[in-house]
Amino acid sequence: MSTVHNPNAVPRVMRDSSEWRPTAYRSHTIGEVVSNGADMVGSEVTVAGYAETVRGRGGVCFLMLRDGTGHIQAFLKRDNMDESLFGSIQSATRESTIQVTGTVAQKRPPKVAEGEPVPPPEYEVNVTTAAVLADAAAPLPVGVTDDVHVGLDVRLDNRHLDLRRAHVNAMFQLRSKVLQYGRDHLISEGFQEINTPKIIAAAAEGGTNLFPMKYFETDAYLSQSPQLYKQLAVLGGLERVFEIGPAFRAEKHDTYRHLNEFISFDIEGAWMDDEDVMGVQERMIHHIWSEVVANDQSLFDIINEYRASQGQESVTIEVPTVPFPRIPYCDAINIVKAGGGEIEWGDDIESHHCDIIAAEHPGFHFIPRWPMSMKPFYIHHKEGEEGSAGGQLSRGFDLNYGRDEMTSGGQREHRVDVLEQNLRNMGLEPTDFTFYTDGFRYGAPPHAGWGLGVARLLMVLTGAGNVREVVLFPRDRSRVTP
RNA sequence: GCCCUGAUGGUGUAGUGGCCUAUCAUGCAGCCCUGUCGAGGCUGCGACCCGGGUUCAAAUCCCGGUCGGGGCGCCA
Repeated sequence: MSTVHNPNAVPRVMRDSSEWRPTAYRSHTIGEVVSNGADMVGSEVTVAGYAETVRGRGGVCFLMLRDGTGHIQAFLKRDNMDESLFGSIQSATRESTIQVTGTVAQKRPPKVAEGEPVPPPEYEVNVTTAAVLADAAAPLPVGVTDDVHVGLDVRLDNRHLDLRRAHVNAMFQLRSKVLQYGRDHLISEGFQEINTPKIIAAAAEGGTNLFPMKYFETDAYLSQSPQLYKQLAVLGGLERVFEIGPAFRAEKHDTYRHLNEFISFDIEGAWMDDEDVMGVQERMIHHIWSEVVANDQSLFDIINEYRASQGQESVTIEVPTVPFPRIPYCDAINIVKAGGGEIEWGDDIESHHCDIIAAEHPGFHFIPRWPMSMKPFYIHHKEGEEGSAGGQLSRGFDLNYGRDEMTSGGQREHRVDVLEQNLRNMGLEPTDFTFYTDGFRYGAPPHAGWGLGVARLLMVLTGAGNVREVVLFPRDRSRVTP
């Protein structure tokens, strides 16, 4: 039933490289030769890549070469080239880097069983000269083309090899695309990209633990959120800003969705409330999904081919409908209660509660209007907006996908006297926050924003079961290398 | 931090006190064949996490250590 190893199903082009210039080591990318083979027959090319397989121990040798754009067969004949050179290629180990020069030719078609369709023509390079650029040690700690399952820990220890695997490469291409489409969308809505400091003197939010560091002679910390700085940028009149940058949290969590260093996709906009920025968010996600569907299906084909080899279901991308459902906190509590969960108004909605909600709302959904007592001091509230049990509601919201929280956001408190009262209500001393509250003393626009976990979004999109899969070199409780 | 669980060749696995000089796949090495193409055929190589204990006998049971995995909490 599996077509995993049907060579006709193997995508030969991994990304578009039609605009790439020649480099010192190649005249063409492999992807270009694969795509334009018919027009290139007879022309001389130099390509370079990793040796995926080296077949043939006699007078001919088949070298499957892969670069970042695709793979192609190089055909070597002992009679056609320097004999010792031929020998060095023929005995090369898998994943060695090899450069070949030769002419493009149509491949002889493979033998197919009676009645089987003849595959479309493919092209190869008939090699006249070649060079091993760097030998790969054998055996490989992680097989690049093997179907054997490899544990995540081993993969991350050998990420440089793991990344050579087609589906892993595809995931990181998708990651880049998602950020690109997200940026494009925000820019189209008038947001501008900023960068805020990651070395800070004090906590931007209470609750989370900071990594301490020495800043020359002074105690400092790694930033756990751009929150306060992006607000200051908006107060300063930048109006609509976004940042894609690292955040650091010294929390000893150990789950599939937490890292101690993660990339946060943050926006903040002036003259906006929580509903306004929820709109920005759902439009952005809708745009990302739409663009991915329109442009990047081939990356999913690669991922799904691998998933099939592992007995996993295919991932499919469905563009979510806008607007996303809104399930206000009070309603969410009722859903959990009705579903048999033990929860009271004022309790946090925990993962097992989210499972109950996700049963009704499996996709993206906002949970707005959390109790003010559960939100940080900078979250805005409207006097008189009270929950079903009478407590003050806030204009803070979460975005979940199924059981997983993607985003936390809200309208911010722009009234400095309320801000200071919020601090006191939470047992904090306003004078410790003057670096922040001073920004509000000279006229502050009402504003709102959110922070989105990029890896969590990618996890949803790619079907990865762990954020570590979509983070190049993840930093978790026990991993700081490589 | 809490609960549960695991560690067997390079990788992934089988194994439940003696059938284990340990299974299978992949890999690696060599040979044969070959314009191959998931190449194929043959031969070989390579492992029970560390330390202690129980037992006639330990990959298997117990204790400690180390390192993983799952869940929870917290969060994005």
